[in-house]
Amino acid sequence: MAHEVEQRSLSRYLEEHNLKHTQQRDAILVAFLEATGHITSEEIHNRVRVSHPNIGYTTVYRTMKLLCDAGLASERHFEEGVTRYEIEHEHHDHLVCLRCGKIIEFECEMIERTQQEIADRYRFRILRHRHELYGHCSACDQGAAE
Amino acid sequence: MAHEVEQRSLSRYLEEHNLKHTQQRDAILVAFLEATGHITSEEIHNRVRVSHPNIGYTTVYRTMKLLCDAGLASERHFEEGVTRYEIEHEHHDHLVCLRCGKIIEFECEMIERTQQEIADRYRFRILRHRHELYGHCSACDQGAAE
DNA sequence: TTGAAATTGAATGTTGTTTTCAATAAAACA
DNA sequence: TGTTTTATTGAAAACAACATTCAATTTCAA
Repeated sequence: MAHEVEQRSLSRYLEEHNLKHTQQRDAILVAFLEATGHITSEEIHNRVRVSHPNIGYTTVYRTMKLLCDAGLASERHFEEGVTRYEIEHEHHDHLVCLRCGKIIEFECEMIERTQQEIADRYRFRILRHRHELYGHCSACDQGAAE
Repeated sequence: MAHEVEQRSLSRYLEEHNLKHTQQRDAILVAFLEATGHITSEEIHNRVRVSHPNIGYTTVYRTMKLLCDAGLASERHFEEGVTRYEIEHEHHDHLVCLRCGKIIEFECEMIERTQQEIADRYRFRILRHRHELYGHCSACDQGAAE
């Protein structure tokens, strides 16, 4: 498999925290990594079931939390009321298509600097932020006017 | 009372849509307007109950939706999993204190322009956006280190 | 005033997520 | 290698926020 780095990283986290290395955890990690993009627990559950038919919903939820704690995944909440997970990598923000659900990542030094200036003005210490642009991607914008 | 403008605005909306002008709707509107800031349905319910003890939860939920449709309120979702309502006014974004819950509004032409440029680059049409900075306000930042 | 149509509120349903708990699996021990 | 300790699993139940149902009640146009 092509995920040795992440699997080792999970193993190390588990050892350091006196947690156990189980088949389920490994299978869920692999299913998550193989699905590119921003995926829900339900989607991961469906994928992992193919190879491991009796992994429960609950275990997926719990494991995704674990992967977040281990620094391998991170949670995102867009405007649908479901939690999505993405592979943890350096900070970025999102364009979200309201028609097809496509999610594009972007980053902008300029905006980051400007928002820091705004926070300074209020003596506010930024710990994290979210910046999401909702609309229609180019493909969907062609299609319909409605 | 000091809310004639909004009350008239609601009345007009109700008439135009063949909806009925009820005591409950008016009371909820007033309770909402009197609470400055970003308030939840539950908080509005508590407030409106003082003067109208038997207005139900459900009616508050439904009425807040109505006020949004009527352009008097708008929904906001910060990171707690509850819907908050603010008085509808021109576009702005938020600083949210994670300790005391204080919410500061800001707006920044520069950021708006920059994010439009980013969208253009992807041929993405922005319909709306959210930009929230989470951290500690000046008061809370003094207090503790933890 | 009347009566059709909208509204109310209590109760129930839904959705996404979390917790509980007995059974099971994994690592530590002997 | 067998045994024990301890974490993990998964089904079911609990939970929280919100939405819907429906019979009783209001509103308002005629």
